[in-house]
Amino acid sequence: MDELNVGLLLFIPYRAMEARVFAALADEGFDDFTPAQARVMQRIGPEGTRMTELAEAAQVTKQTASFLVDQLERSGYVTRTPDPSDARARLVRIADRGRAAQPVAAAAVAEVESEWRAHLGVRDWERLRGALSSLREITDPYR
Amino acid sequence: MDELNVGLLLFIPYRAMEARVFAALADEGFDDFTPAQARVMQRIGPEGTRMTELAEAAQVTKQTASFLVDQLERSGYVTRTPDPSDARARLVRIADRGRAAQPVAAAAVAEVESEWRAHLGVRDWERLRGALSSLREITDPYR
DNA sequence: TCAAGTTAGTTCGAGATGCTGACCATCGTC
DNA sequence: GACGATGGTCAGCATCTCGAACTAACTTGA
Repeated sequence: MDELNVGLLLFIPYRAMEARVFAALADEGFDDFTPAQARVMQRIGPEGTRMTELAEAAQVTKQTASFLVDQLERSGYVTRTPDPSDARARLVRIADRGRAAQPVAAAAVAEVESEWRAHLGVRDWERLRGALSSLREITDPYR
Repeated sequence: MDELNVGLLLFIPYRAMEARVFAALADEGFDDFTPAQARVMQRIGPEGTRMTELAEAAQVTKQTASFLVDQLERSGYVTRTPDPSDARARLVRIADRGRAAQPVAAAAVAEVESEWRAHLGVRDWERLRGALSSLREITDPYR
């Protein structure tokens, strides 16, 4: 059955990647860390990012983003700091534990990517990355 | 920022596809239908599929699959019939309402795919499909 | 300059999702 | 026919997500 729709074809490897990365994180002691939290955390910029921006980027409501950031903050992955330019807003920043988790996650991603690259061949792998990046232009509402 | 990891690059268009398809279904009156249900329902074969197989294919526990099939059955999308070859097992089959929903979903998928094809160009689009199908060989635990 | 509308973020309550554990019925095997 | 394996369900709990309603701070216009 190769007539699976592209939605499912995208979802299957996504799911596989997620499982591998979270297994690796759990192995290294980052066992209190969920996919939902990761989807928000991945969108935090180096200078910190506002709740509202985070919510838009992750495509969840402000409430959900707030809830997930609560958890991330309690676990020490991020901190909330006041935004100097707007007293209503707060900048979410990566905290020490978050910075410690990043290389673990990055290593797991790199491992999976290299397996995929080996399976597809370098040329097709680069094309896949290129096509997905291009698709992002019309499917990522955030940018 | 094009250094997004491939997991996120897969997830973003997946999410976009999902949103479009569910909006189309809701427009046509299939408003009681959730992504989780769809992930199970997509794996039902033409001759019906067992709960256990469904659970494996959708990568959820038997319990979760059972729960989702309950809902699908209550909404009239599927039926459970006895498996003639094993009295313990039950075959989940697409029911009338499920069959009615399929063309609506298929049309929405086709529309999104044609937009993506137009954005990428036919050649790259076919390569993307091919790469994703190939990736499925090593990332779909079911098959 | 200050009232009115907008924007950033939170709290609350509820439904959806998905897990583990415990269980029953049936199958296959020895 | 007894016993372990398999197909499936029920119960209980944690997580994810949303809509509604709210507070505080910003912006705009007369």
